[in-house]
Amino acid sequence: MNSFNSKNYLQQLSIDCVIFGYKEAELKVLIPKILLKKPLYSLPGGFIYLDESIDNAAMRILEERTGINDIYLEQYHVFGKENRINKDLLDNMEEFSKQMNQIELEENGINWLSNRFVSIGYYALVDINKVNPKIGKMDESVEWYNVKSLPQLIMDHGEMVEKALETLRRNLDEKLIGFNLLPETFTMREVQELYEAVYDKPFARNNFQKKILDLNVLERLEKKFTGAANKAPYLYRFLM
Amino acid sequence: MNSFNSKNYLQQLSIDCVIFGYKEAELKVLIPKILLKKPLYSLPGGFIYLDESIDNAAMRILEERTGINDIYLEQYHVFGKENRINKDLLDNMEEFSKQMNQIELEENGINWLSNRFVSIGYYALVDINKVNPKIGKMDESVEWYNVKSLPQLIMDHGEMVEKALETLRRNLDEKLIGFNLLPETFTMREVQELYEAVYDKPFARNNFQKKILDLNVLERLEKKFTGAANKAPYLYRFLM
DNA sequence: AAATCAATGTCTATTTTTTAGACAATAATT
DNA sequence: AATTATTGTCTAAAAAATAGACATTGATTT
Repeated sequence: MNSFNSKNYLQQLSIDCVIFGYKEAELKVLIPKILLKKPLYSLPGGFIYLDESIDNAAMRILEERTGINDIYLEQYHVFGKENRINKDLLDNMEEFSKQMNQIELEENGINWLSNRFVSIGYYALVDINKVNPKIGKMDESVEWYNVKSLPQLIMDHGEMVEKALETLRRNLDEKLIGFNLLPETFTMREVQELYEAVYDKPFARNNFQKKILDLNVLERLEKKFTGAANKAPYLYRFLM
Repeated sequence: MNSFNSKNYLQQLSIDCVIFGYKEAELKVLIPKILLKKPLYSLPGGFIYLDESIDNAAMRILEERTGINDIYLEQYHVFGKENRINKDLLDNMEEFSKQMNQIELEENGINWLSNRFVSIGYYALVDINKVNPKIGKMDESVEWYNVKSLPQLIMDHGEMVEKALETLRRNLDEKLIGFNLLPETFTMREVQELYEAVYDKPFARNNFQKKILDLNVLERLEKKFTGAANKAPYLYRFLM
């Protein structure tokens, strides 16, 4: 039995996750789609148990909604405008209600969802190849979207992504978190393309390589023979 | 009538403020003292009305508890450990209850206060000379303490101050917020002493002056004749 | 009134870091 | 063997940060 009861949660406080991935030189965000007549795109989010830390709640929610676990996850901002209400859901409450009853949503839970919520934003970085997002209970699908061309998101979720991207940019250098987006081994060019995707601007190859190597966090491995008509690049591994 | 009713607020969500001031070359924090047998030192905090933005709540709470308004105030971290309960208050609940009834605290309000709370931390910078902290309803006094020698604070409020100081240090340069701590006009030495108090380390006078002036946010005014046996320094005013 | 003192304002030299330019090395193709 | 497209690395130039030096100045002392 999987009954949802709002009484188990802290009231009117939620968590939403912005999950960044990287593939084909593009920075992506993972967006579940809620199946309704008019489909809703909403960040993976959820609620906090009465006796659960918010960091734990964020990890659990992410796991429940997408199957992703054991990754870099950080609180970055609280969104708490006075009228922060899920209007898109309210407009489709009847249909959503039917939908949800299949997963044992109680009557008062429905009403509860149309309350005003303060939401804590977390952001996460994952290697898309290492992760196989599953479809959450109330979702039709989960998809990676280029951060530059997201679908219309509900409520202030667009703003939440924007602010998460700002935070990512501020922290990429300082905290060396970027390597979370890459596979186990990678070439220097791939690191550079990642940085260029995040900052949406080009870097000079020679100086970029020097800067990254001077961090002393990469181990140089064997060369990677791509079959291309040029010198083979080294592979690297992140050491932390 | 000033009746406190927990039903008016978002449940189990609070706001606490770390208010930095600067005086006599020391970085200070404003700490109210709650009058009980064993006095409790607690950051000025409070709760969020059901239809009030969190930023507004922070400003209102600060005003109610200390009389301070119209200042730089910024959200910096959420504190949400699973067992975040005001034990110090619980231990003195009987005495506190009596105390509070004088200001019309309802019965269920008392119990409510001993719940687990998630707290949003805000920090603020004020010119101590411009501000005259009043004593809040439930406080015995409010005092400025050197950030390096605070009294024992309740719960995780010590940690909250620490994290606020980290944030202040990260933002001082970038956001030019330091001048909020100084009076209308000030000398370059005063700016330097402020920076030294915040970072707890010395700066080279010649280069510090160059760096600050190169920001192009200061207007140079007349000289300040102190009566000391040396060249009189210029006064400056912050332009933003 | 001249010498002294303590702190200020500013300049220059030095060092370090960042940025730009250049070129040899190399793996596959022609 | 020559060509091609990248890669790895070196050096020069520019910019920024740091350190050292000194003349200025307002009051005090002699």
